[in-house]
Amino acid sequence: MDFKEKVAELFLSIEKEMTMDEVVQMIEIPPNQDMGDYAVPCFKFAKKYRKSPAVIAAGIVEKIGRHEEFDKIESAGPYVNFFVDKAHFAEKILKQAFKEYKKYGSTNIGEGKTVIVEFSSPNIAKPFHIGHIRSTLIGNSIHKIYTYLGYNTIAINHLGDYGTQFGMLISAYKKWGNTEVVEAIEKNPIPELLKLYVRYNKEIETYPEYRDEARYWFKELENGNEEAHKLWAWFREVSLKEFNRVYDMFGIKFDSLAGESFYSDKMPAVIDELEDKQLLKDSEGAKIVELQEYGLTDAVIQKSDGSTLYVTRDIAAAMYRKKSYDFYKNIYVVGAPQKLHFEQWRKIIELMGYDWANDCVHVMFGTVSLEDGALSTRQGRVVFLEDVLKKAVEKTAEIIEERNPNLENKEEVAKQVGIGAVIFQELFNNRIKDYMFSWDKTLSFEGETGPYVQYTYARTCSLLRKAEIEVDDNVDFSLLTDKESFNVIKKLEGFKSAVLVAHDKYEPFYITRYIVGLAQEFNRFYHECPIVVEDESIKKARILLTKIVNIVLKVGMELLGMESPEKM
RNA sequence: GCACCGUUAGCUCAGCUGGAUAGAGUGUUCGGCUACGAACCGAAAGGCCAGGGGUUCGAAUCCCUUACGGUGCACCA
Repeated sequence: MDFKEKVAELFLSIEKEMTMDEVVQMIEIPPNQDMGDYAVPCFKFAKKYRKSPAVIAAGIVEKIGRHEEFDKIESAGPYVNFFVDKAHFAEKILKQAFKEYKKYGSTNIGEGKTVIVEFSSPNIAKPFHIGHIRSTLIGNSIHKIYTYLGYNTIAINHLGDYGTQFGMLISAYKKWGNTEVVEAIEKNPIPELLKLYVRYNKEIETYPEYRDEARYWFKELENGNEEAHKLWAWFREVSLKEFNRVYDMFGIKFDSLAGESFYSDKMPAVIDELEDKQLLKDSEGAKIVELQEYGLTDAVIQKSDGSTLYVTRDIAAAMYRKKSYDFYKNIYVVGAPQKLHFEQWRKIIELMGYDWANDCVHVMFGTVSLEDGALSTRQGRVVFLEDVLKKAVEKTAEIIEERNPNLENKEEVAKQVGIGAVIFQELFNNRIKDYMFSWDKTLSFEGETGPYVQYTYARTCSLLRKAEIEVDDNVDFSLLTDKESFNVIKKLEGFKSAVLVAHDKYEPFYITRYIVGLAQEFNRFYHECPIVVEDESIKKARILLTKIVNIVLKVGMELLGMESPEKM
């Protein structure tokens, strides 16, 4: 039983009419250390007893009496404050953590459930830029969090590898694709393909018929024209090669690359089903589903030329996934601008009679902009993700050269730290907020940053090396009752709930905030309390604490997708 | 026009389903390495929680409203 439950139990023995849940709900953490560790406010009882909350609180304290788990229980105005017995507390938390080790933050809530996380999803033949960092890293972390909690997870990269833009690319290539262009594309795929795309778009202004040619070629692609398909496959392959460089740097792996093209042959069935269920209406030659009565705008399912759209594909994809994976949750890590689109197709699935529509979750996030305005591929306002990572690694390498020139495998560590800084930074705030990309911020490594946490981790590693003892949990816990040790232990207690909240809300930043907080508490402890000391029992106790912090920091960083070098 | 999201310290942001004096980091000023790693730690200064109503014993938090900023509104994805 944990201490919070004990508080609830004691309270329950006085207030017998309440349920355990109700009491647990009421328990708070006081804003200040010297107000205790847990508190129950008594305002709510004022009406019932027709006494002031302060009087009630005092009465409750008297009735509860003394218990070994708590140093003292006292009233402070309308609050009943519980002060845990620090040695008991330390023993309870550290023994549990030592026993559970890397599983300390986990539970088994995911057992037997399959969860799909769709994330990253860049467009083929377009730059992989700073705008893609969000879906990529948030999704990766959510995937890891769910895996940690025992879910069977499937990471899907829903590549943007289909659509009219490919008609344009094929058409452009057929017009201007000499050997020189082929070589350029092989060497430098994305920028060269992008050049073709931009040029084509520009020439459409002068030659409007190019638009039709693009449509024609996309239609040919859909119809299985061999030449079109070959070109498409080539564009896709060379683009993926570039994307994979970035995924490798981040250490991200996908279970499936089934993107838009994968579902191209699964659309007619969707249309048929919608037709059967009488959900389709004709409108100006297109087929739509009317959604206005649900507070949404109508959704076009099929264009007047017979080709399909984004919504149609996402419906097909969701149905396919339900059939193939029988998911418990189907999570889409996609930007907030697509909220309406997501609501539309989810509503359509619901109208089709599938109650699992509610298991599809849109995990949205705010937009990234640049200092000189919105991101714009066409206007050249792009920051490539790869460049961001490279610069972060370079900067780290410089710092290492300056502070720790004798470090072994410097390049490896520079990568881990530089990229870790980028990941940490991205996952530090609430997803929904928009932000402006800034080099200064990305390349700052002091304070609440990835390197700070990694540094603290490296520090724990160093201590564990220097201590030269076997760590075990057979220590004198009364030696860990000073303020700094206790604060670290209290922080450690919160790991599991940090992971759970991150899980419930699809918000990795709860973990980011948690580990930076733990690092802060540990650093305070470190500065106040010498760890590797003569006195064996003190050393053993403090080393145990250090070891648990070491484990939790490492697991925390793993959940964010960061690496944790032992020296830096 | 309609809808959704945001607004908290100079800057970047936390603040859980309402609860005790609104917190970090950064920047500024000051202090700490012959120490277990200074990518660290400590101290000071800095706030009408965008404005206005309401609900409540109690509101940064819930509701309404205004302002400002962002996003989306059928044949792009």
